[in-house]
Amino acid sequence: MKKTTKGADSKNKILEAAIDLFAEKGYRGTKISDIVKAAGLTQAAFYLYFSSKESIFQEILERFYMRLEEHLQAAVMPSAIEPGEFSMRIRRNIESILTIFQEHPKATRIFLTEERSIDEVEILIHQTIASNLKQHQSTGLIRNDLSPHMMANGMIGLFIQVTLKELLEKQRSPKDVANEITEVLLYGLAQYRPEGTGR
Amino acid sequence: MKKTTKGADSKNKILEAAIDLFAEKGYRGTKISDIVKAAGLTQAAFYLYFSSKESIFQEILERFYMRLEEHLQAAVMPSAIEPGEFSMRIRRNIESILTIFQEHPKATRIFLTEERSIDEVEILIHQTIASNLKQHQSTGLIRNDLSPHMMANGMIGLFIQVTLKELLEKQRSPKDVANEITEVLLYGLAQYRPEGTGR
Amino acid sequence: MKKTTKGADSKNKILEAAIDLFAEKGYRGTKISDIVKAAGLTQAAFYLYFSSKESIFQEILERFYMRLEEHLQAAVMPSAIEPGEFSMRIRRNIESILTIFQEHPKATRIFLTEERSIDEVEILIHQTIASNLKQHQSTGLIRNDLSPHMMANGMIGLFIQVTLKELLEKQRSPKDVANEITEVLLYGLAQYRPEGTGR
Amino acid sequence: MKKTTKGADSKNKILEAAIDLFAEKGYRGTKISDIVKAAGLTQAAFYLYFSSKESIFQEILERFYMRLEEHLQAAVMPSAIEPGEFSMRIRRNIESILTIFQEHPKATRIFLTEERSIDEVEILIHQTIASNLKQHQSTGLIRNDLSPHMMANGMIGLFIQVTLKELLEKQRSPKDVANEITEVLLYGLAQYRPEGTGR
DNA sequence: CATGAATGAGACTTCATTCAT
DNA sequence: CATGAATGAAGTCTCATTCAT
Repeated sequence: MKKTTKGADSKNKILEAAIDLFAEKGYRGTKISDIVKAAGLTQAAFYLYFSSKESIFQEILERFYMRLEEHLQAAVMPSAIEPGEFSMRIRRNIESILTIFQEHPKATRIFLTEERSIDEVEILIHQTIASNLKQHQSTGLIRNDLSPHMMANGMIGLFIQVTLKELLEKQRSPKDVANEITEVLLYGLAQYRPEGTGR
Repeated sequence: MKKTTKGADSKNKILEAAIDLFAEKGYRGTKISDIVKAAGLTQAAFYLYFSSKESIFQEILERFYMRLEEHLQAAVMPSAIEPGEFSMRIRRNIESILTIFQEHPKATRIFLTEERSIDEVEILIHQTIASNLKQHQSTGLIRNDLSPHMMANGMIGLFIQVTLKELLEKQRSPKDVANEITEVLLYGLAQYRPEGTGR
Repeated sequence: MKKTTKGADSKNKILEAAIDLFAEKGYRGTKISDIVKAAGLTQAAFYLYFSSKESIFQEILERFYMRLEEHLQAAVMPSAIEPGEFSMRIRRNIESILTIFQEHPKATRIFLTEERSIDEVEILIHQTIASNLKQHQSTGLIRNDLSPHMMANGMIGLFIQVTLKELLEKQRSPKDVANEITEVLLYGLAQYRPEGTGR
Repeated sequence: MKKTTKGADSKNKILEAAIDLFAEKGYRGTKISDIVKAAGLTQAAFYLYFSSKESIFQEILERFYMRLEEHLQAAVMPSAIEPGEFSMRIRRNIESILTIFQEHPKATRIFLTEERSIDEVEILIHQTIASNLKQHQSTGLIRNDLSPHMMANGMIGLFIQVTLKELLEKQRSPKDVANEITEVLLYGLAQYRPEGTGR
């Protein structure tokens, strides 16, 4: 074992234990004593690597965001896009995100579940989605009889729930889940669409 | 004023204070001392009416469920239903639920937000919705290329998020919100539906 | 025992225990657990009456300052004063302060010893003394070949030390100590004064 | 550079850092981790040179005492002394001590401020001064209507305070400060001395 | 019916000190 | 000679809960 490895090892052990516990019991339900116990260390060791309970929580989220952002670059939707490609791109973007989620299921659960985390980022995500929808309302790909904000909220809610239940709990493949999410989001549950009215 | 009024009054004061605080700060973030302070009583009084913090929380939820159930009787969807009526019935059912939610915004927030609460009931709701969907897959009203469970989860997530943001936060009318939810759920976000494939 | 007495009793017990311990071991050397042990209570009880360790410390000092101020009204020295009366007034003022000190020996020790306490007040006292001296330099009662600030500092230091050692430790009477302090302060240690030079 | 230089260097760095910090924040307010950080070393290195926090503190004081003692040899007052010379000798002795203090302001502050330090030595100093005063009460140079112990305490207090404020804080010259201390100590604050009584 | 007073158990955090390398 | 890593013991503060009145 290299010299420089040991400290980082311990820090990682603590981080992983913390991720597990935050995911399972939430921030408040998780005690530092539990974390270090799971990591095989003492309480004092915790403060060698993190300045507080809050700070390890933030570090976990930041690491998660970083990974997320890397993959989110690809998710940018060009403004000029053909109808035929549209659904495919969405499908791919969703799949790409779900793949990261699947690789970090615990962190994902924290991210999607813990109020302390989402609130800040959620607004950003919401705005991004809403303006995207608004744009494609003008390109004619998205129906324009509904409010973009409401649609964005609907998307987010649907996406969160399906991620938690289908991807993380049932452990279905990102591809499958992405397909179904895309289908439902774009075309809804109904077999047939009423003609004419309102679109 | 009846003899028994005073005690019931105090109990109600405590209950209402607790609903406010649980909604605002969550279960763990709410202290008994905060509740009784808001209710104008002492901590000891709390234990005259409730055996523990957990028990008042459950009582709040149960009261909420009761009100919910009364209105949910109407929401049962008959198995034979005409396509034209289908969307309207859903719309009405959703509106009826949102109306109760709107009348009890704090309790609704607790119910939809607090993990401790949903988990038990969520399964029940999920099953109800899923079997409903499954049934209408066979009547041909619901598309059958998607898993009922997944659709149910999507519905629930979308519904929760839109309720929280549009109904409770933006205070939009149950009718409007119900309309939009129904539209999105049934027909999706896309302006046009691809022909043929898979449905 | 009256109903309203018990709480105040406990608070006082804690206060007195704290005064004893702060005087003996200093602020940092005193643990809350020691204080409540001495008061016959548990740690949690401490926080019924004080919001923190720092706050009980401040409360002790404030109570002490209040008593001090009451008696310090009398200590104001009129500007026009006869030489014969001068030393007597100083003597009386010092005696009056020493009497309060004697009545609250523990609090006095905290006040005079603990850095956290004096620093704020010391500046005020210093200014008061210095301007008093300056004034009497012009009335001719105080020698004017020395800096008022330096004399003020000397007075304060002498006063503190003699209070601690002679009044509090040796338990000499305020009257005796006041006499000696006044004598030394005004006329110094030397038997004879050199004629002429420098005054 | 000698072989033994490196270790001694580190030890000195630690010592100096410790002196700075003890002077600034006091014994209890200073952490080993602060000391070694300021010295550019690790905590473990501290224990190569000192067995405990207490021990470095004592070592600092002892070094200070040693320097003090060297210069204090000169301060011994011969028993037979002429009145004219008396004040000058005191002046010189005080100046000589203040000069050492000025050369080691941090250590001086620790010595004069920290309770843990003074108590042991103070008694010695007190005794020396008191017996000196007693002696000169019999030679007639010191007034004999006051207790030598009380006078000694007064001297010490005055001396400490003036050293801290005038010498160390205002950075006045040892000579000036020594002059003023001597003047005040010997002849007091009053412009005129009352005739006759008691001396 | 209600309160004032108190507590047990535990949470987070700090710091001097040690040990293998 | 020096370090990185770890720890034991303690300290401050919080909170749900109890009990005598």
